[in-house]
Amino acid sequence: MQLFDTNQFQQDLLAWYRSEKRDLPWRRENDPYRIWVSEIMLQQTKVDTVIPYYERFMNDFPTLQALAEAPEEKVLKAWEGLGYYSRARNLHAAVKEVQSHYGGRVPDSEKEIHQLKGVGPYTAGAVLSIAYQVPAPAVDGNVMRVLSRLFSMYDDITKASTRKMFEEIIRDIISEEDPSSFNQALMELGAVICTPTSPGCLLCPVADHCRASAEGVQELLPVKPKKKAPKTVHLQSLVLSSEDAVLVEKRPEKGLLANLWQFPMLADGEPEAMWTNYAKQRDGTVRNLTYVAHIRHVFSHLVWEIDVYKAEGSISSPEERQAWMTEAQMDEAAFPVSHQKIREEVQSSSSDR
DNA sequence: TATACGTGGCT
DNA sequence: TAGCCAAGTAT
Repeated sequence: MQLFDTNQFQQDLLAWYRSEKRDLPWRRENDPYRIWVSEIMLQQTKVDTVIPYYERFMNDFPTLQALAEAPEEKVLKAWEGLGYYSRARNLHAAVKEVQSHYGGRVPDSEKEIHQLKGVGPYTAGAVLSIAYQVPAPAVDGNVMRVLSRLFSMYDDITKASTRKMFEEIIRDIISEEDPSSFNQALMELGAVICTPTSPGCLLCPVADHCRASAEGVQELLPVKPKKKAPKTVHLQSLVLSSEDAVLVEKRPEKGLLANLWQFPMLADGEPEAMWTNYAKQRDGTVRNLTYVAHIRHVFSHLVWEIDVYKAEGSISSPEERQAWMTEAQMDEAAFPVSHQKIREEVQSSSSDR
């Protein structure tokens, strides 16, 4: 059996990366703020999905200062549809922290950057290595898949202890001359060659170094237990119109879809009684209650089954976080995809009559 | 350590 | 279709 040749591995990996790397927007930048934003957006999100959001975000908030000074509603609107919205709120809070506590300069030490909201072990290493050429590990799902195969390791990659072990391995084999390219090359390899299913070992620049490939077990790795089925919740939502406005409410500031807007939503029940009572409690009325459509929205851990209704009416005593919005105002507010679907269903239900 | 936290694309 | 997967973090 032969030992792993770190120098040769680095050379083969980096040569491949320098000639084959994709031309991505954030690879044209060296601004730590911009690298940071890209890394937050890329968490659990595909490159192709991120690119248009990144371009718009950089247009809206070109500098750390611009983001720090922006109202949260604008930031959430820019994030609308990207998912994991706490990323946006944490990034916003962290940028304000950098502005006030670090004079606007993104910190370059592991300890300081890791203390920022939304910056975990992966993002800390990614920003430090890519923006500052600090030889810190940036171990994401790609890297764990690549390393599992490279060394034919059957450790469960969903465990934090496994990630830490991989971080130590990276500290041993990272290129000190170009940590940025080394970390990105490992991720790039995982994204385009060493894919979860049907990895392209014949095209792999480091196949000669790969134990799983030699053993023919690459399809068995990495080891990752399957997750359980999401729970289903049955709901009703009401699009209540008055003149040219619609009743909407801002979701709670913590938890699922925090601080995003939605149409009033209740646990499933008898529609007429439920919404009549809903209006009555707020000194209002509903009339012409009409069923519109059924919508299924699948989250990673939850399924919403929503019966959508529309009605006309009024509410004299709206709650603290409720508001009447025109179509134009709704265009400026951030709604989750589930409620964008509802809005579309109601619009098409009224237009085809 | 286990679970909450979004969305869209692919098999 | 149902399940899986993606440049993870917070609690």
